[in-house]
Amino acid sequence: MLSTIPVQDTSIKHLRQACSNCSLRELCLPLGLSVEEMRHVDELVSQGRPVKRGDALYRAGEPFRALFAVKLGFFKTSVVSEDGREQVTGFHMTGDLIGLDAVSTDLHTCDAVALEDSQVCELPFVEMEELARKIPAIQHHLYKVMSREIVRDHGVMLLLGNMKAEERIAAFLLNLSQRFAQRGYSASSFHLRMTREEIGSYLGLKLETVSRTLSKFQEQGYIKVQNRLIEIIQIDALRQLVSNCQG
Amino acid sequence: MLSTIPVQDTSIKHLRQACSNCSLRELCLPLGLSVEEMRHVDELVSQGRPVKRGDALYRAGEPFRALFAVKLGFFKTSVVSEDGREQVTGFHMTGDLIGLDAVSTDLHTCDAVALEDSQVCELPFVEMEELARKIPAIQHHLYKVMSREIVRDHGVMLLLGNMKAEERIAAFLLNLSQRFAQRGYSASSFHLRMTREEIGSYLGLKLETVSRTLSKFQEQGYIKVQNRLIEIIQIDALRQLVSNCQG
DNA sequence: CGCACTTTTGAACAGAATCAAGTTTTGTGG
DNA sequence: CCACAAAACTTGATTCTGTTCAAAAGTGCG
Repeated sequence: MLSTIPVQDTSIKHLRQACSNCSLRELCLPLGLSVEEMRHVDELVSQGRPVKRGDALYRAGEPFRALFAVKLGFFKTSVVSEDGREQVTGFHMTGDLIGLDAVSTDLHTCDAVALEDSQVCELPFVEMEELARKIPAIQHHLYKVMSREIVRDHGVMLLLGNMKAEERIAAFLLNLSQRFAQRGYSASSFHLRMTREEIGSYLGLKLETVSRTLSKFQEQGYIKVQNRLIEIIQIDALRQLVSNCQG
Repeated sequence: MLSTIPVQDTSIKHLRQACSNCSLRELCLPLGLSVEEMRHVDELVSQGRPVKRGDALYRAGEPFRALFAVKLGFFKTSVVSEDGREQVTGFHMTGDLIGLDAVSTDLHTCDAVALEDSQVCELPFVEMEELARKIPAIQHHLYKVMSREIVRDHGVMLLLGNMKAEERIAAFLLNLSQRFAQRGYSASSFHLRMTREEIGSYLGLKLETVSRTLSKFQEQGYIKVQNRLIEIIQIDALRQLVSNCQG
């Protein structure tokens, strides 16, 4: 069965909190590698690289060389049509792996932009593949991560294809809440890193609709909104909204 | 940049026509493998397996053992919510690889149902991974195929998030047309294997809207519709509809 | 050949988009 | 640290697209 909330989890499963080292290490920890294998891993990992808020980590059309693990911070990925309209395809936080779409053509197919000052870890893909051949667990893990991204996308398709505005926003808030909680932050109180417009783009809604719906949730006492600070008051009310749609 | 039409191409790139052998062979042909390597491949491939129209190849929740290559026929994949609503996540024809989503959890996350009498080739995933370790080109190809699925899903997200009904239908017809053409069939005249409702589910529209829009296209002379037989008369008119949206 | 499923078409309705204005917040430079 | 401009957000009124409800006609499978 499909989980109720589209799980945005290209993240490392057991990651419980922001990691200060590059996340490939953490990515490999649950795999139970030998000391020597871990050395291989460490060799691959380049130094963490800072990305300023508003800067692009990569843009569509650029040649693909590496995947990126978000070490710290927050990114959006989006495809932009020539007439300037943007479809946000995902929001990515600590531990998430981005750039998977670029493997298909050796070109990036979307933009990745930092929504706050961030740090990423560069994972050269050619070397990743080499490593994957040496260490089956890594090969398998990479397949899994990509598959998880596909599952997540299917969840978004369900959301975009079947849900009403309120249901979408509720699902979105629950998803964020869950992901923050997984990383050791509060599940009930968090800061939105993105604008209403970006939320709308992700959810297939206009920014006015996003704003109105958040206001409505606040009126109904489901949440408290203060700018980009969200406090979830009645998480069950949100859950019910979503499950009314998807069962 | 993103291609105008969401490319549904988990297919084998150079496949030009329906293949009578299992498609893993074809999948490997462009990779320039040695005779011995090809023997490995052939060992992996099980006999083609027939799937009757209406039958499920697999269902969500079932344990995952193998990917499937569509040898012949036509499938839909969909996630079904508990209240019975269906979101079609893709339509799959000869040469497409399905089941990639299941790698993430070792459980299938969607249903795959044959829309006409079909044949598939079973590709046990564990053995695929083994083979991938021996033959780097296969490892890489598998990553590519999964990545391509992600790109395709992003295209669908763009469609669901940004396009109006007419644009969606136009994009859908163009996509089918292109994929039939790639397989050596007519690009301008083809048979829809799916109901209006299934089209609608895929495109985030109700079946009535699908029907109305097709009728409208016919009135305008863009296409001819006779039940499930589609003839594209003015392909440029459809292209313009789509590009008006996406640039 | 008949029954169930699919499709078409119409009319009324609902939800979200659009248009518009005003307010708040944020970031920047003096 | 303040002032100002730009960006982001809220809220209302109106419009429009697509849904819903309904009924009839067509198709095809057993």
